[in-house]
Amino acid sequence: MKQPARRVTAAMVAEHAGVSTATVSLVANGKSSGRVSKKNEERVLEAIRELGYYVDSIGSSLAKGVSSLVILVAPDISNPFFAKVITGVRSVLGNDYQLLLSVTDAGLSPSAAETRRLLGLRPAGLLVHAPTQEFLDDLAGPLPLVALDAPRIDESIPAVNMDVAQGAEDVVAHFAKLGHTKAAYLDASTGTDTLTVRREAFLAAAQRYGIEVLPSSIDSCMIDVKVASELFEQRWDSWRADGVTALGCATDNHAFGVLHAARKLGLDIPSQLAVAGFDDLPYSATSSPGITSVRLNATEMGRQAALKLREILDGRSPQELQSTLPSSLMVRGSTQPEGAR
Amino acid sequence: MKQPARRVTAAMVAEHAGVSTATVSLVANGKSSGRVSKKNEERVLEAIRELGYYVDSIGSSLAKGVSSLVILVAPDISNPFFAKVITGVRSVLGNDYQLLLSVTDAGLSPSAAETRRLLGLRPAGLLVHAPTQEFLDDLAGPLPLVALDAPRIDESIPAVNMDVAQGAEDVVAHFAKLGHTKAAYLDASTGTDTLTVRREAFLAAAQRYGIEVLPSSIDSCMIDVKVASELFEQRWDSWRADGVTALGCATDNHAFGVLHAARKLGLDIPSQLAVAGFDDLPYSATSSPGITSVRLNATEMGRQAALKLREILDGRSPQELQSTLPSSLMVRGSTQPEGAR
DNA sequence: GCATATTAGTTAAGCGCTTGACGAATCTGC
DNA sequence: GCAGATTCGTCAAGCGCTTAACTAATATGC
Repeated sequence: MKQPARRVTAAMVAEHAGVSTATVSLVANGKSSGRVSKKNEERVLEAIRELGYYVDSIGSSLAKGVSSLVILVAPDISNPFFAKVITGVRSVLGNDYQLLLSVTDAGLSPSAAETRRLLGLRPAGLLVHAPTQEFLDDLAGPLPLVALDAPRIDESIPAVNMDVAQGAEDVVAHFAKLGHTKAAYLDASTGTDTLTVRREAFLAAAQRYGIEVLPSSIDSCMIDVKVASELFEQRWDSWRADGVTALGCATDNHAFGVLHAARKLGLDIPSQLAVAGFDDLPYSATSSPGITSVRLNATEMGRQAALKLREILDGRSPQELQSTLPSSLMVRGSTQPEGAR
Repeated sequence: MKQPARRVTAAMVAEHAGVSTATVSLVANGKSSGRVSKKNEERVLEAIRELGYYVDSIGSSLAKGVSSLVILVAPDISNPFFAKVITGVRSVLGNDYQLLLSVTDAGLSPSAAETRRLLGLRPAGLLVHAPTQEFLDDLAGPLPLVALDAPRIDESIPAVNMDVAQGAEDVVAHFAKLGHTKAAYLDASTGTDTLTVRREAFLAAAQRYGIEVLPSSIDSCMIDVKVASELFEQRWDSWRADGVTALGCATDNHAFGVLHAARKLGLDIPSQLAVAGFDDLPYSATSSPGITSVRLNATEMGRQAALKLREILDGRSPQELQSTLPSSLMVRGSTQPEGAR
């Protein structure tokens, strides 16, 4: 249905149907019940179809003072895990809101300056992945917002988190049960709280379970398979000298790097070193060995965050401002030989 | 810098600075040279800072008839490869345009209906990943658009593609050199041309190189590691019976699935079956064995597409409407034992 | 010294849509 | 048959911004 270059306006539809633009607006927005007769509604709908009209969100947003956009702000979408979050969000938002992604610089916390410009779009709401408190403060102004994966933000801000503490505890308990007494931790150097929380939870749990983690056994690098691989290659000699037999990784991407380096070094996983990660990426189950990992239900996180946002947009205040999703440990070959389970 | 609930308008800035809104607009848009005196410019800037004003894109877009949004429409962002495209696009767009992602249903071609609604936002331009010709026809209307990874669309539409034909040829040539004479192909069942082209190029090259690919040795499934793994498990017996010793995969994700299934089946890769894929994902280099894969430069594709879009937006018509980026074959352990290279 | 540029700034007309206020017509109930 | 309720529609005032057209003041050329 090719259209002429000139865009179709409500006024054109109105003329075509022999009604006012007010009526067109009412019909186009589905607010016609009790305001528009069946007959006129038909004619307008007909005209809309015939001319190929669709509501101009710009004009509409200006008049309403708000758009139907929900913007998901994310610092890093390279993680496959993120696609699941989106699936979850989309399943809830449906056609009522349009979901748009704003990607800020990879690996960092979202940038407030950049995000503030998006506010000019008058989004109906914001979904923010892994924001820092600072980011949220900078944003200022009371606009509907739900944070995802933001374990350390103000309690007054709606958020959906993962139970990382439980996940870390599970990993450590698993290590303990396998008899490990000295561990290392491969961290990620991003400014996000998500990863800080993982590390701290790991260390705290290790202490409780009597597993020693020497400060020198904590090292961090970018979330990148290759970089993690190189770092581990450098560190392994010293860690081994310290008697390290288990390694916690901030992300499965790190664990992949370690697996790769181990192969190069002729180091056997898990007999010489047990490795566990976080995220349970699709690739983690199928690598060799499979990576023992804390599974986080990303789809559900997206779903619940969107649900919470809708509650806010509908004027209901969510009964639970912040919620935490359970995690579960997927035990695989990187900590325990296949068949030994 | 907390703001009062009421949003800051240009009129408020104008009053604060003692000028008209026209002047504020000029300054805020950097069009002040030759129109506004140094002194007034200073005062306006000062007022903007003081009040925390930022241009309302809604009002601005309505007045200008176009926004500063560039929308990247993508059917599937779960592929890690996609993050690179975004990096490339962002590097070119900078701060002049705001990049927003619209994710349509995973694995499918982008939906025109959904996209048409986004047109109400009056985007400055569209970047569309893997569209079909039908999608583009449905969109209708002359708006700045560049397609990415769309090998089969009308020649009049600006696009940046990958040289998949060369990649497929490289894979086949590699198989031939290793002495394989019978191959299978594991395809993906999405409606995108991208993958159709891969398959056809593979088959055509196979014919040229005298490698037989029985029709029954072509099977397809979703792009999902687990699904691919299961399908391969079912097929392998019959393929082996047919004498298949080499397998082309539509994506590296498929190849991962195959690796996983092979391990389960006790099948040695590459000695019993050589496996190659497309995409060269970050994980492909570090799996065991590493996956031989056609590397596609996603960042560059994003960069060039954005560049082309900018040319169009600036009124220059790109000297080359459609361009094709080279691919290169990364040979790894899944086709050739390590050390044998 | 005067016509012409140049510079600085303002006015006001929209851009396309929504919605509260208002009017007219039709329907109730008694 | 009529007051009051109900139904159907339109009017018109914005929403916040941009920009062509215009005015005014100052600089320039000869």
